[in-house]
This record gives sequence, structure tokens and C-alpha cells, in this order.
Amino acid sequence: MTSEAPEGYSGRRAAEIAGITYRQLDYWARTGLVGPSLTQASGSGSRRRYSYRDLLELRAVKSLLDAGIRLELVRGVFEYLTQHLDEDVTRVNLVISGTSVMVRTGEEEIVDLIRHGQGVLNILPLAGVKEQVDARIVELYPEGRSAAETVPAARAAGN
Amino acid sequence: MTSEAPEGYSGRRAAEIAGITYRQLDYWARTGLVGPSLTQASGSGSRRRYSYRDLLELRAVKSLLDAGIRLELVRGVFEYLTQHLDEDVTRVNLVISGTSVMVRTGEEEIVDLIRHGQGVLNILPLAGVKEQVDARIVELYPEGRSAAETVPAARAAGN
DNA sequence: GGCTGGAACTACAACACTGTGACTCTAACC
DNA sequence: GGTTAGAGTCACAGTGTTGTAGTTCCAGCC
Repeated sequence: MTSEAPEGYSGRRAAEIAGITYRQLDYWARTGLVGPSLTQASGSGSRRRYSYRDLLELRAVKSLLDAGIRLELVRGVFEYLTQHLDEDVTRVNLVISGTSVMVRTGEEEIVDLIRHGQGVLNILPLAGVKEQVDARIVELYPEGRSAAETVPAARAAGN
Repeated sequence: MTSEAPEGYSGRRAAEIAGITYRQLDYWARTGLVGPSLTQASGSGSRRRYSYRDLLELRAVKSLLDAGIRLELVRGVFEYLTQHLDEDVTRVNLVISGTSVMVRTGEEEIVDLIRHGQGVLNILPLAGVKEQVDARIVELYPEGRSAAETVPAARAAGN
């Protein structure tokens, strides 16, 4: 009872896996972009616990930022994404056109959007996001370890 | 000799046509993003003159900004674009993948990029940019006018 | 129970970037 | 030469990032 293995990932590990700084993670949690869905922070000294799904979101945000997209737009996207991101992340593309967001599987629809669209299209293949997160988990916490933190990682990688 | 019709567009008109504020236009010119290619400013009281092509660039920047892309990335894109934007703007797509920029005509290549790309793709159909600029010129300076400023507009619209 | 060390969140401040508004100044135009 | 459009300058604000110091909680140990 004294040493229950904590579920999920601590803030620092989540940041490490997502490839962002801890300060970014903190800022994003504080401003409501991506927070820890397992345990919220409740004052100094408390601990945030991030789920595997949170890791995917963090990494997706990171990808969008790397692509030169303003955080402001990312916020709008994630209000949508949080509600519509199902478990079949593997072969879905996230499409942002202006202020509207879509999740699309086929390329044909996207070609249509390119043909008829007036504005800019931002396309993020979520499959790549998952790959990157999984690879990073394996890289940082190789399977041989018996520490509690690797358990949810292993479960998630096989998801 | 005293009243030679000025070529191109004044700063304020360029801003008006591109749909940006004058302060933005000023800031962009000052920081080297998109400047007036006909006449540079040379101190207080001088005048900038923008070419039709400049208008396209201004509008393209505006489109990218509206799509939530950071100005920093736009700067990088335009270092490339300024050198590679030919006259067949009509059916070309500007594709930004990570830090690399491409100009692509066909959709097939883009589909390929979506399939194999790890990061985010930003796609801007330049045809739309030209349409918007032309429409805005007609809207603001209808063809019936005989003012000098409409002349380059008419020439450009037929380009 | 109480002490102690470290992990991790919090508060505060500094900074760069991207503007925006107010104001000054001057080249262009009449 | 007087007027004026428009470039220059300065101060400031919002966002996002980062660093640093402080605070709190938890675990391990006695």
C-alpha cells in the first residue's frame, strides 16, 4: 500500500517524451491547451500525471509548432481534436483549413480541398505522431526496465 | 514632366488591396519581408512604390498569417519564393514541409508527401491569391476610372 | 511521529516577436 | 514656398518562451 505504482507519466517525463521543454508543458497545462488528464496539479508540490493519449496530444502540438503554426491556432484545433480524436489514430490526417478543422482518412478528399480551397491547408498525419511517441518511449525507457513508469508505456505501445 | 503618372501602387493602396493594415505593410518593408520593388523608401517623406507582383506576395503573406502560420516561417518561405515565383502563378501550389518549401503543380506529388511525410504540410494555392488580388483591385478601383493608379491595375489584371 | 532530501509545481521577471497608435519630420507635389 | 501624404521613431501591449528562486508534497529513514 505504501508504494503504489503511479499510473501514467510525470510532467517531466511527458515533456521528455513529447520533445518539449518542461516550461512549455507547464505553460500549456496552465493555459488549458493540453493538461494532464489523470491528475491535475493542485498547488505547489502536487504532481501532474499524463496519460498516453496526453502524450499524443503534446506531440501533435509540438509538430504543429515545429511547422511554424501559431499556438493560438493550435488551441482552436485542440478544442475540436479533444472531442473527435478516436482510438484509430493510426491512419488519420488532421486537416486545418482556415479556422475549421477536420479529421480525414482518404487522400481524395484532401485533393479536393486543395483544388477548391481558397486559403491555406495544414495537414498533419497523426500516424506519424503516434510513431514518434512510441519510438521515444522505447528510446528513453527500454523494455528491459522494471520500473513502474515503463508499465503504462508498454501497454500503450501495444495499443 | 511635372506630373508623370506614377507606376505601381503606393503603400497605402498596396495595403488596402492586400487586405492588411498600413502599419503591417510598413513593418514588413522595414524588416525585409516584402518590400516595394519599384521604389524603396529613402528616408522620411520618400514614397514606396509596389509592383503588381509585390501585391501578390503581400496577399500570400496575409493568407499564410490568416492560416495561423507564424511570421517567422513566412519569412523563410519568402526567401525561397522570391527567387522561384515565376509568372505562371495561376495553377501552382506552394507547399511547406517543415523548413523546406516547394512549388508544385500536380496533386499527385502532394498526395505522396501526405503519405510519406512525417511532419505537417502547409499548402497554399497561389491561384487563389491572384484571384483575390485581382478581385480586390476591381472592387476598389472599378475599371471606369481614368486615374493613373488604375492603369497598372488593369494591365496586371489581364496578366 | 518527526526530520530530511529531492522531485516537481508556482511565482515572478526578463526577453523576443509582432504588431499598434501617436507623433515627428520631410520629400513630393501644387 | 506651403501643404500634405507618407516614412520614421518611440512607447507600449499581447503572446509565447525561458530562467530563477521559492514552495510544497512525498518518500525514506530514524
